[in-house]
Amino acid sequence: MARPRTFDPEVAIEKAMQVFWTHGYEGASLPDLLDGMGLTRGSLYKAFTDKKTLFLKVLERYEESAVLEGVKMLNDPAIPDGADRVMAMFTNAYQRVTEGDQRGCLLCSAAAGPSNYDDEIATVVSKSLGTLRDGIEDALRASPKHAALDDAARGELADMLISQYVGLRTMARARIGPDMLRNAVRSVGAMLA
Amino acid sequence: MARPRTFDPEVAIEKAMQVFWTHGYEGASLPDLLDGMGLTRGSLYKAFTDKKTLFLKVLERYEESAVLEGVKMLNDPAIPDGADRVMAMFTNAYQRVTEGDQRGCLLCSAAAGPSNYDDEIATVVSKSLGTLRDGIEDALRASPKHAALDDAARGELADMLISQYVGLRTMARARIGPDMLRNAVRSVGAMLA
DNA sequence: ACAGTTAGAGACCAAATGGTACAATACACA
DNA sequence: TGTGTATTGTACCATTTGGTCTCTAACTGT
Repeated sequence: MARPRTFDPEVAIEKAMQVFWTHGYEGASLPDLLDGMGLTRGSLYKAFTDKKTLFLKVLERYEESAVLEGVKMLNDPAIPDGADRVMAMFTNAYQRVTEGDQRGCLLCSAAAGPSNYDDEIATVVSKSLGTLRDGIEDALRASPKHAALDDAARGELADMLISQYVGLRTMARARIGPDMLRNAVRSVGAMLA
Repeated sequence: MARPRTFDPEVAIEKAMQVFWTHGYEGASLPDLLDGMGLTRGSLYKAFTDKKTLFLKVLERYEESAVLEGVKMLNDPAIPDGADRVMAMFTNAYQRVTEGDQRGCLLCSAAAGPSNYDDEIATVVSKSLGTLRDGIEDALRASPKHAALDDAARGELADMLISQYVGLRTMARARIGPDMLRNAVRSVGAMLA
């Protein structure tokens, strides 16, 4: 009935995610996005309304990919002890840095940035972090040591761990020496063991 | 021998710190700064060279005020147990939120933002966070329970705690529900007790 | 083949960005 | 009281920002 799109919106969002991930929300300029997504202004605005709407879509995608992957790791039945799964998540975060990825976590950067003044972004960020937190809580339930805790204490521990995670990835983005990150992760391990 | 300044540079930096603290480095525009500092473009550039130099000065001041205050808290002889001092720092961070301060920590926002692409800023941020970390380590040494740890383990714990702190304040800036922050702090308390 | 409809490319826009130039001003010292 | 000097205020600047508009191209259903 009309001219069809020459790009896949899903692919475009994926590419936009990479751009926002490296530059941050405010740091990513329209030309940056256009470049990274490989489309022109007209197409971007026709398909995604504006920068912020695109970012919200990207955050959704981030939840569906990165966050979901984390939750999957936290539910991994191949690792019987839930506490080990939590550790896998932290170790993974550290490994990314050693592999040269210093972008940190898109969610965490958004938390430190636009979440402060934009309610919609804050809501989505809050929700995604909540998803991860709940994954941690579930994993703790699957840990002999932490299954013994009462619900309140276990919930509080989950809150602490998600905050720890945000801190770790924020420091990774700040290019803090990797030793500090490794030590922090080790210490989380010691605490959970 | 010539026309004297009509403003106190120290006061101006203090005001600039407030502006950067609320808006972040990139989010603070020149008009924002001019407004907040109460001076004109000419004066600002003559006295502080440019935005980034001003920000570096502000970071120094932040270290001398906020960070130093934190370290002082961590050395407070009025609290005999060092672990309690660490907790005082965390409790204080939470309290700020309940009192309506949702700006988080200037250092942590800088960590998530410009530290990623600016080496000079990254260096200063890293150094200031290191100062705080060392304060935590010293406090732990003054805790009966943690004095017993070997140096490596205590150091790792300090690394974990500074990262926890960054996470907490980042989430505060993101306006995450205060309950989560309170719980995280509680859990840190449980861990240290 | 055609009409209808939408995508694409990019010229264009106003506003805001960080930064500079320079004239007017106000002070300290002689 | 004047003269030199540094500050101050502001007009100005190029560039970049996010966003719009319009004209053309391309595809679909008839």
